[in-house]
Amino acid sequence: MTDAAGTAGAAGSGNAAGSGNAAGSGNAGGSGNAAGAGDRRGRRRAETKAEILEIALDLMAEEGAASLSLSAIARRLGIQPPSLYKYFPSRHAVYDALFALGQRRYRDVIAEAAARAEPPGLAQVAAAFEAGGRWIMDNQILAQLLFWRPVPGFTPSPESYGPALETRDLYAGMVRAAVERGELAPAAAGEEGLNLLASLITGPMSQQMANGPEATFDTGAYTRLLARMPALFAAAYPPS
Amino acid sequence: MTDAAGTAGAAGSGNAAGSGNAAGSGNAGGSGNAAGAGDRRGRRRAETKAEILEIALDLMAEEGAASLSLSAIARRLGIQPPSLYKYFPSRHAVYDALFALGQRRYRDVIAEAAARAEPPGLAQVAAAFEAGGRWIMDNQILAQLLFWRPVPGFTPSPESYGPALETRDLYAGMVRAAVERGELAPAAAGEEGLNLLASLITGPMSQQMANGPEATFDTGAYTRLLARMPALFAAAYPPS
DNA sequence: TAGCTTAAGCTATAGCTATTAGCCATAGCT
DNA sequence: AGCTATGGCTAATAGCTATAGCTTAAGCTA
Repeated sequence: MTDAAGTAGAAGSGNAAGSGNAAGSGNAGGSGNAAGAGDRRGRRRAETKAEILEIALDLMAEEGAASLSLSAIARRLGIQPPSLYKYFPSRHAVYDALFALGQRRYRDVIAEAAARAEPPGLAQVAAAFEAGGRWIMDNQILAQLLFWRPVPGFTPSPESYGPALETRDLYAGMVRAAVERGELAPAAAGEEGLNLLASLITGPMSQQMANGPEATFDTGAYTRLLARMPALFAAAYPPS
Repeated sequence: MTDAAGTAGAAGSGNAAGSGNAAGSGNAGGSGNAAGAGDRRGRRRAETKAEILEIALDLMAEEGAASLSLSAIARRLGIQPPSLYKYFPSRHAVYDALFALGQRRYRDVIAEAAARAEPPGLAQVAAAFEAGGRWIMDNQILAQLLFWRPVPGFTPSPESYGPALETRDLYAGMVRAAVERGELAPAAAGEEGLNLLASLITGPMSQQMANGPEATFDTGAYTRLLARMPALFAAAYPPS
């Protein structure tokens, strides 16, 4: 609970505005003051929403990603189940908010790793792969939601999917830099090249999560393979 | 029903004995005649079990892998839900039987492709990749169950997992042949090499199923990448 | 500061689900 | 021919999502 505050803090700060916009379809018909001066109500509402998502993450960690129950959330929050519908119109809406939250965090992790890495190009890709892999192993429940689609009828809304496209753009930028540095052939930055790059992360991470989810990034037999993937990608698109 | 006989036929013939052994834990305390002469009862029981699995597959195809409901199976079978428990002790047991069935079919597809391919070695790997990829796209629901673990509390029993190990052995044999032919370095046949090989299939297939499940093997942007994977694997383990 | 709006809780209810308990007929083994 | 146990049933429990409608009080607005 208390240590979940770390997670919650990140969720709250990084999410307060974003979640309000993304999931706040209920505001559409309001009296017009979406973000007026005295938005005390709006603030409390956003806080409660963040709290719900935080509890949802805890529960998913305990019970599995797909077996999230609104009743359990309500129980832990200390309200009756129907009251949750004042914040999210359905169970899928909760998943959608979690999906958006996860995509944003993942994008940020990739962006930060790429920004830190020197020089631009393949070294950035390697850094982003490692950072992404570590994040996935540390946030497996969220990662399942992002990359597996484990929840029966759930497909993310276009808004929630947005950050995923930005992540792809980030990788596209790194690959273009690698091409300019002569580390890769120009085709690497094309559609097919980026698809291949995505597959090279997804492969080991899928295997690791399906066959050894209790491992850490450093001990996993499959996560270990991630370090070799940039070289493999270069082998697929060798500079002329 | 009638056209499902194709599926059922395969399930029934390939499965009659296997399913009886795998899921037939109820026989353990019997009077001793497990497969005696007049096993009319046993036959009908196995038939009904196969029919249940066939209906389950249909329903999963319609509603999604994880949202399989015993009530729906019962409804379609024309019996009351509790009666299903005479055949499977729980919902998870149905999943386990489906998992075993899927693993056997996948193994058979890989084995057949490898057997057909000439010469032994990397050409077999390429053939197995393509055959496996096609099977996965044609049996996405089953594939999700095998490679994604989309069902909350479900983990396959060791018996059901057996064929997966045999599939890995099949690939190990192909890689050893490739090493002997001088197509790959010896390390390719080691633990790490086989893990990498598995990741190279899983990557594109995961991406395809998550981002473009309605594509076919031939039209999918990610399935297309499978053809390049044997060459990538060879790049990772070039012969000295 | 007074009043009104509306957000956010509640209970009750409907319609699902898996699973257990216990009853009974009859198919089919001996 | 007789017995057994298989395979069906109904009834009941506990849990789930979601909807409808009521009520209180928080907090915006004039």
